[in-house]
Amino acid sequence: MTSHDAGPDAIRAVLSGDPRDVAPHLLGAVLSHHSPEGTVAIRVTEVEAYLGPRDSAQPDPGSHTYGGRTARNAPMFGPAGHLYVYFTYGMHYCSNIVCGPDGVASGLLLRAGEVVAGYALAQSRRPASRSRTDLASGPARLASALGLTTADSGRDALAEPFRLELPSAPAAESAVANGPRVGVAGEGGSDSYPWRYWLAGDPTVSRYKAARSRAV
DNA sequence: AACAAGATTCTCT
DNA sequence: GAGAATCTTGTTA
Repeated sequence: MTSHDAGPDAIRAVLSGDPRDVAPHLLGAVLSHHSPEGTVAIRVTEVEAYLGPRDSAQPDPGSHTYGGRTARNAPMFGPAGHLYVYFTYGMHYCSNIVCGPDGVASGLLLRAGEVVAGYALAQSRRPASRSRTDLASGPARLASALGLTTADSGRDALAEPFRLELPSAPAAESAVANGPRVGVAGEGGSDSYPWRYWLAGDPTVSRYKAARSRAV
C-alpha cells in the first residue's frame, strides 16, 4: 500500500493512536493547504507530542489541555486528523494535528518542515526568511508558511482545503531522534518528557532553544 | 475586571 | 546570546 492510495479513513485510523506512536508516521508526511492564493505543501520533519488533562489517563502538565477542555483547546478533544491552531505571544500561530480517539485529548505540534510545493507563496508569507530551510523551521514559521490561523482550528486536515499524505511506511527508528520538548515550562530538568521527535540530520529541523525559565 | 505568562521569532550586539 | 514586540487565555479578585 502506498500513501498515495491511503484514503482519509485509513489515515485517520493511524492518527487515532497515541501521539508518541503516531510521530514516526507523521515525520515525512506532507500537509498541503489550498487557498485562493495558491497551494503550499510542507513535508513534516519535527513534531512534539502533547497529551491530556490532569484527570485523564494520560495527564500532561505541558499541554494546553492540562486544565481541561476550553473553547480554545476543544479541537484537541475531538477526532484525530483535525487541526488545533492557537495564537501565542501576541503574534504567532502554531498548529497541531489532533491524535487519539474521539474524546481523548492529544495531538502532535507541527514544529518544523520542508516546503515542497508553493515555495514562492510560502516565501511571500514569510519575508523574513533568508533561506529555503528557514521557511518552516519552527512551529510559528510552519503555520505562517501554510497560511494557517485560528480560523483553521478544528478543521479537518484530511479534507479540503487541506490534504495530508502519510509516508508509505513510518520513519525507521534509526532515522528518528527525540528529546525534551521545546519551550515547555513546568517540566523542568530531569522531569522533562522526551516527546519531541525529529528526522535526524534534516536541515529544516528547528534549532533547539531551552525554555525560558522566568523573565528577569 | 485586572494580571501574569506564554508549545515564538526577529533583530541587534 | 539577549531583549523586544504583542495580545489571547486562564486565573485570581
